Amino acid sequence: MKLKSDFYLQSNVVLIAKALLGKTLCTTVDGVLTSGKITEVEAYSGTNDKACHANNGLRTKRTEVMYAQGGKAYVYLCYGIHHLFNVVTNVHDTADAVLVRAIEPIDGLETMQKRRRKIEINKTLTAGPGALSQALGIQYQQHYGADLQGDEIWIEDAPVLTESEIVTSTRIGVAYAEEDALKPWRFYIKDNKWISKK
DNA sequence: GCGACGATTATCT
DNA sequence: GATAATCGTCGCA
Repeated sequence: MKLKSDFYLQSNVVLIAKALLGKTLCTTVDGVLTSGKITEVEAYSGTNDKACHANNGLRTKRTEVMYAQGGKAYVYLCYGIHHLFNVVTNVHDTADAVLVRAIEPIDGLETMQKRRRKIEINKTLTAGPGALSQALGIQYQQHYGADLQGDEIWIEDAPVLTESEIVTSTRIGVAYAEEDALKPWRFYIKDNKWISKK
């Protein structure tokens, strides 16, 4: 069952990030269903978090969708090559988001394999924020601001994992965020092989 | 208008 | 382990 819109409106982005672990991210880009279990996420807060693109109230064309009401997709281009997928959370005018960093493939393996131009299926298929976006066909030009209640990108509900199944660490690639780089806001499923980095 | 750089990854050594 | 790839955004003039 598709996650209800209320889920995305919760005020604590860290709790939402943890709750998203184990749920299923689905897309029907090009008419083909591709999906995977969310195994790794990171939380970004619009307030008091220098690692967030919308930090310090920065409001531009790029960050605008993060200020929208939760339940939308924030997709952006990184290093000019990688499309990174985020889930916008919290109420209107509060710029919180959860970056999905890795998934465990479920549906549409062949399509994902083709999009990734992989001969074999291994963890490089969907473990990593740029990799999973490519596998699911997510592109910033096409999916920036997409409604997660729609039928092109959505998240299927699943039971919330227990604390003992979740590993917590600092976020990846945010050294520029000074003291906020130390925030323990990265979460992944313990003993799961579909993780970008240990 | 211009220049520096990034929430990364594939492909080298 | 190091590095190239590659382009939209942001900050400043």
